[in-house]
Amino acid sequence: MSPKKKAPSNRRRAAVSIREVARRARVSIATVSRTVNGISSVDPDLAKRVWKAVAEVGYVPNTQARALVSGRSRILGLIVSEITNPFFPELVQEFENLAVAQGYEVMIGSTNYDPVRTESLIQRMLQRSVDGVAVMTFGIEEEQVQKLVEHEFPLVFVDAGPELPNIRVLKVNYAQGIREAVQHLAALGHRQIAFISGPLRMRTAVTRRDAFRKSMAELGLNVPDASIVEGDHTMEGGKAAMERLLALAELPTAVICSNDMTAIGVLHALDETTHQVPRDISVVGFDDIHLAQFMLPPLTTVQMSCRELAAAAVQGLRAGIEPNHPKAAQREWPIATRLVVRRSTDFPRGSLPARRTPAARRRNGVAAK
Amino acid sequence: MSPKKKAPSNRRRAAVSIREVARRARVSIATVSRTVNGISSVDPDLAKRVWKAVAEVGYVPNTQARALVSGRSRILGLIVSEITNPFFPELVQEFENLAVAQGYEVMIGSTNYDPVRTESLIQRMLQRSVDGVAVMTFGIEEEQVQKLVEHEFPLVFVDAGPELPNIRVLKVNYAQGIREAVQHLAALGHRQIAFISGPLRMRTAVTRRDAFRKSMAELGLNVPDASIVEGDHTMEGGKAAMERLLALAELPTAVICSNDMTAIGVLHALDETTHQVPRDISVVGFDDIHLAQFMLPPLTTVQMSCRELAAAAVQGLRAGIEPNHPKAAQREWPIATRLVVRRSTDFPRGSLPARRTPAARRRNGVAAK
DNA sequence: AAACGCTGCGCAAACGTTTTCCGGCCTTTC
DNA sequence: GAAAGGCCGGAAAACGTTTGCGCAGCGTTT
Repeated sequence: MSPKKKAPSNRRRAAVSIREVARRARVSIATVSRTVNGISSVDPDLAKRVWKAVAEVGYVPNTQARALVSGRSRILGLIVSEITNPFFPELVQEFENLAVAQGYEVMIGSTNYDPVRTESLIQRMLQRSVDGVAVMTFGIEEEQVQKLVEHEFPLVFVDAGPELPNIRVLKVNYAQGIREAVQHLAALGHRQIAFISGPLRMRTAVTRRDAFRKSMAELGLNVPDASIVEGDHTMEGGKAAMERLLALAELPTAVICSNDMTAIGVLHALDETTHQVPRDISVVGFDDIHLAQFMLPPLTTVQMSCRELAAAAVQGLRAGIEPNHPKAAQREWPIATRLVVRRSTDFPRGSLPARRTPAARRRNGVAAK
Repeated sequence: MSPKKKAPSNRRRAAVSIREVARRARVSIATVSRTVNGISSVDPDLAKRVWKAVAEVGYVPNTQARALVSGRSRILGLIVSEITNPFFPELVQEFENLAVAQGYEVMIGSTNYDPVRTESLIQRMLQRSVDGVAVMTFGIEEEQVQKLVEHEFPLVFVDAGPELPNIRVLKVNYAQGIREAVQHLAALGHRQIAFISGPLRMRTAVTRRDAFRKSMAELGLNVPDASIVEGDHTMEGGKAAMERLLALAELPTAVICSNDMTAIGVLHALDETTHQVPRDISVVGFDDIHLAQFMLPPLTTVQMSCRELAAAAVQGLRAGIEPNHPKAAQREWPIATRLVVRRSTDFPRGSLPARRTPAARRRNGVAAK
């Protein structure tokens, strides 16, 4: 209509720019930039004028331009294995909350254990020039790591990672929680305790399994090879693994699983038999996902706190990104694990026949209370 | 060390730029840009030179610069209610796969039903200048919508949304699947069917409940007010709602839930009583999350396909973003729902006493087979 | 043979910031 | 009272792209 302005062009929308604010506050764009970025050298009166103008015109700094010139995107990459595994959304949630609270955006990607997909994911993160990446996959192909490492931006790994200056590692203390689990079962009277591991190509799966072996050995309990079977950290895998255990000549009285999804699969497998949990077989999970307490019966499990993990990851990344961060030199960040006892564990069947636990009573259809 | 170049500066890393490629291919940067963006007017020979140079120096276009000048970030916003509700990761996964395959990145955010959080989320999306936003929360505060709408970029809503040119709506056919569920139960002999809704401030919860009422009315089945209770789409809510139903004078023989998480809560509540599923009470969920088939017993549920939803959302957004997209004019995108029968539904207890279903037998500790 | 149109490449102007450098003013000190 | 120094704000140069515009070269038409 009115020809006074330049043609509106076909661009998206004339977002209000720093210039508009500067004009309105009668200062230079440099001053606006400084004010908005909280640089203290700007005069309070001017700052007030600037903020007023900002509010009036509804100015929002253009992130792209900002990133372009400063070289920092204020985006953190977060790589997980499988977003559909309930453990990870919980982690993502915590990570995102913390990152956003600290002024960062999050770019999420799940590898689905697929190297090609991972490759593309890393590529995309590079392309968006994230400021750092947290690789929370609990094991990633050596080759992929290399790719990330050579671009030398801040990285956080879980369990293990290359010994390089801007790489930080979240050291999960698996031994602690798993020992508690084994001792809990042993205290209840279990002697034949089986273990369903994660996929053994994953470093973390091996670590967890070894922690189990060690804890058993500490108590002088024997672990026949047959009672350690490999799962894949999915419900399907847990179900299949349990079916293999059920085929054994001598059944275990308790099963510890490398994660909660596996444990859910185990419950499912047992539901298709006459064995009841925990009456005939006790089951222990790992992770303590929210769902664990809603299983039937609620799952005894080793808790690995998402919040702790996420907090350490975000802090670790910031330590690498921001110059003179207080914990810049800290390479290893410890993460604790602890047992949470619920109703999927109980005395082994034969041990105390006279005593019936509440959980067992319920399962047999006798009204509780 | 060597003073020939300018100081390396404290910037992140000297990413190889389009200029380097241009020099190497002995063309202008404009030609490189055109080649990389697949603009056909460039001579095949030159293009080959350019691609060679790109490969040699490992050129990756700088997304920020690209977005800055073109005004398009190639990022799609995806707003969900709760990333920790298993339905959403599945949706996110599908959405992301499709978006990435079509050259877009995804920025995810969950509202957690918190207006403040939602506000900030929208703000952040604006700031990152996403090309469009899919609001897959199944109900969002009117006020928030307004905020999004006024910035007039392409939007996709579920169920309902303002009648505006670049807004598209995914019309989920709740009636279809819920009718199938009601008819399935009725066919088994159920007459007292209860319904646990979502939080009624959510439009979608009301819609689903009304679909239930309508389907019941079609069959001439009575629905007393007391047998429709409000849940909140969480396990906790489902459990609490079922406990309210259990306090009723006349117990329903079947319960349909507004989503699967609610149904899981229901199973949990029933597990704490003497009622068994499906022997005493049949349970139907909604969504068909992956977990549904791993419940004990596996959940009969109404499937709403994540893939379908995600595909429609991505297409809908692209239709709004890209000029002359084939389906640019299509405002409503239909989404089907269908019943998936598993083992949480069966004949009502009294109806055929002689007949015991496999599921019931298992539950009573009699070996199947 | 000349003129016209078309194709395809290069030049250079944006895009909206951050950040360096420089100059001016005010304060302080001798 | 003058010089020196410090502080604060503005001008302008990047950052790495996309894209409008003009121009050269070539083929076709009159």
